Amino acid sequence: MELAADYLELIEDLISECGEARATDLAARMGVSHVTISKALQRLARDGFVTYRPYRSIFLTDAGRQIAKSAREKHVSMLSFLVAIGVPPDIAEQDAEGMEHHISPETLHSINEFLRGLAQLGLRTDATNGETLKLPQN
Amino acid sequence: MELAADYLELIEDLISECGEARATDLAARMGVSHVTISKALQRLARDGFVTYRPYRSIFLTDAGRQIAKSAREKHVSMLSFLVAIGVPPDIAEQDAEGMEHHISPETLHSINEFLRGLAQLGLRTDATNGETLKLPQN
DNA sequence: CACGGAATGTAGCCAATGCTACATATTAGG
DNA sequence: CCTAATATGTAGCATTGGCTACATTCCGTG
Repeated sequence: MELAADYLELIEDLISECGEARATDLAARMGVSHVTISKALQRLARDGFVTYRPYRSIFLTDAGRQIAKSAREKHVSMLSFLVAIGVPPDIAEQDAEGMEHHISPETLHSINEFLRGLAQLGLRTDATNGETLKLPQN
Repeated sequence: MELAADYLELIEDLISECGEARATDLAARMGVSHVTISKALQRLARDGFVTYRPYRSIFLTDAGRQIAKSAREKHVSMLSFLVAIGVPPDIAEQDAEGMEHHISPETLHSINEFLRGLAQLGLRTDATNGETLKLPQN
């Protein structure tokens, strides 16, 4: 069921980007067939994470938004960390995607503390430039 | 199929610890029924990662050992990293278990470089004591 | 308005990973 | 040596997450 979080995250993305989320867009972004999306949406609706009507837009419930938010936080932190230690951004993106589902609150906290520490040292912790962590070599 | 790596790792562990790996031990360690193990072993044998005969020990093939080794490397690095940034060891263990399957070679390399950097600063990077990463606060 | 293409839905198939229930093989003890 | 406990095996079921093929609905354009 960890894919659920990915779907919810993507639905939220599509809503901000396009104003609405449609099954076809989900299928295209996830690289799966529309049938896979259809069944996933049935499960998400059954579990109370989305509401939708056939041939209409998909909406997140409060529960769905919460899951999406939590997933995104983990995703962003993991991605920032990987980039900070020198993983190429495109690879960091792929790895973070897989790893985010296994991050406990404690680990999330520690990663964020780590990133905060780097920020205080004046290092960039996002993917917007090429600067990466260089530990002081004594 | 990412569970395959976990099974192979565990089989290797059992062989070093107990001299042999039996299905029952696998089931107990993984916390699943012996049926699940039986079917997993069938898949692993089909894919050329283990050899076994009914009611006998389980052996890794060269391919199986290679997968196990790679998984263990990622596991150890991820665990060391999590502990280094201050995640409690038991939680780090759980999270590393899930994350190790999503670590690309590039990310593994970067994590190891990061750990090497810490070691040069004289910080412990394993779980044998409580010392954790403290970034210099300027 | 009617029709065609795009969007969505359903049916039915497959593999992986889990389970319970039941059958069989092995091994250890009396 | 025989029996009981232990270890494995098989049958059959459920869920997730894929797919193709085919059916239906919606919408824009002529």
